[in-house]
Amino acid sequence: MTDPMSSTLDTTFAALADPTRRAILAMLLEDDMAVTDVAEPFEVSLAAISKHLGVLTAAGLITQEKRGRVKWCKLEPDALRAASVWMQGFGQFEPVNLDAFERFLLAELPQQSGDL
Amino acid sequence: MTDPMSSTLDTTFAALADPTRRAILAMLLEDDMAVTDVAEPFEVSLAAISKHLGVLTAAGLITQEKRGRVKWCKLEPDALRAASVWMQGFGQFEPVNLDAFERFLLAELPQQSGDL
DNA sequence: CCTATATTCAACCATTTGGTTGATCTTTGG
DNA sequence: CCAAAGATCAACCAAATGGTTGAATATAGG
Repeated sequence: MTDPMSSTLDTTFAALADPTRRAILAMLLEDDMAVTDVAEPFEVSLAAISKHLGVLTAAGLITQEKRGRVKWCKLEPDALRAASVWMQGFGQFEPVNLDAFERFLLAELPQQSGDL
Repeated sequence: MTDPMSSTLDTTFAALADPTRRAILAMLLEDDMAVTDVAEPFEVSLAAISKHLGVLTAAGLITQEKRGRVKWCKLEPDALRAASVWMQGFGQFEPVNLDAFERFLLAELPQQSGDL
């Protein structure tokens, strides 16, 4: 019997391995967004972003709900739990420094300013 | 100025996205191992494992030191820190349940018994 | 109703990935 | 010295990935 969690970790980590997708997750940490608005800061096509959102959805990291002609994307942070547990087992990393985390997120976001 | 940490997260998460590589990391949690011994429980070729070890080394998740004709592989858990920090920012997951973690590891390892 | 908006689909392309096999290189040990 | 052991290299292959463009499908609104 192969562990079902293994394939979950596969898809979770694979989804996180792309900088565009991580930036999308960081944006959704702020608020739910429509697909078009998610795509706006990026330089790739809307279709490419649509694919990225498909990957994130397949990994359970976001959910998408269609209201009218707009499809809203919502972060599902719980989907990170299994991966987090797996990683934590390799060492008790010091409690998260939120300043450092914010710098990560800002660095990940495309373009300029800083008020994410 | 593109963030250098972003590419680190790329390679870290990509390295973790493969079940064989995660199983290798779990094995190295026990002890340092020679390449041949790492390969032993898997059904793929030695060359395939050698490639996996190359990916893990490139990601900084392990180091390899050659002593004589044997190349020893050593886990470098600190390489997980950046990825862990990034993930933790999406929610404070409850403190790690070590029993659950052990179950993860066992499930990830190839084949039978259970005394990892 | 008809057009513009929101999103996906389909076909395609280049690159990467995980695997193979067979040859190669280095080191050990009898 | 030389055969066997440890590990990588090289060439190859199939499948997956991230991107493109252009057509298709809903839905909203004037």
